[in-house]
Amino acid sequence: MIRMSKETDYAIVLLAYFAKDQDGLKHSAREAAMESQLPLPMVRKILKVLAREGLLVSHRGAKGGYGLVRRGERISIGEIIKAMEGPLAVTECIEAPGECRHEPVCGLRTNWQRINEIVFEALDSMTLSDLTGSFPDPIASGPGELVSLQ
Amino acid sequence: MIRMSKETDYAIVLLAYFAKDQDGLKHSAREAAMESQLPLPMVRKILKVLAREGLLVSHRGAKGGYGLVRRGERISIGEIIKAMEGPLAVTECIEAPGECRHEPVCGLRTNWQRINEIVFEALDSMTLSDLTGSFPDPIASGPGELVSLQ
DNA sequence: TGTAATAGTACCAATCTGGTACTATTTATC
DNA sequence: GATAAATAGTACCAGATTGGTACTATTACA
Repeated sequence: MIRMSKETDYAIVLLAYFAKDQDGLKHSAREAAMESQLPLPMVRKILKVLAREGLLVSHRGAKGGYGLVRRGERISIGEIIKAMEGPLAVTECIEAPGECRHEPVCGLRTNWQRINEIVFEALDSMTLSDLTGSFPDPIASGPGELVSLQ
Repeated sequence: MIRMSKETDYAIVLLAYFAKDQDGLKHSAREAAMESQLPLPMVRKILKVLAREGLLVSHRGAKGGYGLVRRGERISIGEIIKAMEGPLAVTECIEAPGECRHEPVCGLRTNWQRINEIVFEALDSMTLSDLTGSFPDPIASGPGELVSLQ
């Protein structure tokens, strides 16, 4: 379905939760799980990844927890997906050029690359804050702007 | 990975093959499989789906085969993905509103919907012919045009 | 009537995914 | 220090999905 994995989906929900309070306080995995109503072990797993990938800062020990590394409006959805799922690629030939045995015959690769770029430019143009607030209507603001935003 | 399934990937490769000859001749599954170097049973399976979904016309019996239902520049990549994978939805709440048990707490749904639209508007703006030829550079032609194309 | 094609299912093995469990390490607090 | 509360790092498992095959039925040309 060209579907994100649930893990990534949850990651975005969790980060949106972190972004909601502007003061960037730390929250423990337990707290985040309760607030977002997601299973705690899953939340732990995801927050670990997000910390490793540098989207969250972590603090170990008692009274430890996680906090956003920067404000929500400076974290893009594309960035989060990248953190959870590795390099963004809609087809194998984008992720690992030369490894697809059809590549010599196929001839679509460079154009796939463009499609890939367009899709992920769209995802990079959305920020966490866009998700939590109501962000500008794409019709009203014009599609060009949304895609060209960085 | 926000990755298309191989089936969809193959479907696009196959349709691109059909689009290459402008006169819209019919080709059998066997022929398409040989030309595109994809496994025949897989090709058969995919062509059946594409015919059922109305992107190919089929002709049974000896000398039968498949042909594009309309010219390549009028078939969008989004349409193909839809045909192969059903309604396009990056998250569960887009595909089946109300069924996700987190929906009441989550509050991201309407914004996911926007993201979904943006991604698939991008996919709808690409046509089969864009894939086979070299299509206009998105920078040069301006992103707005690509996204607003239908 | 024979042959070459699509239509429709049903099936299977292998991989991926969602989710859990366990141990090690770190750190605030008493 | 001892303790408790937190993250870090793995390893694991069952079920769903995916890539791929096989088989039978139907259609239509020659």
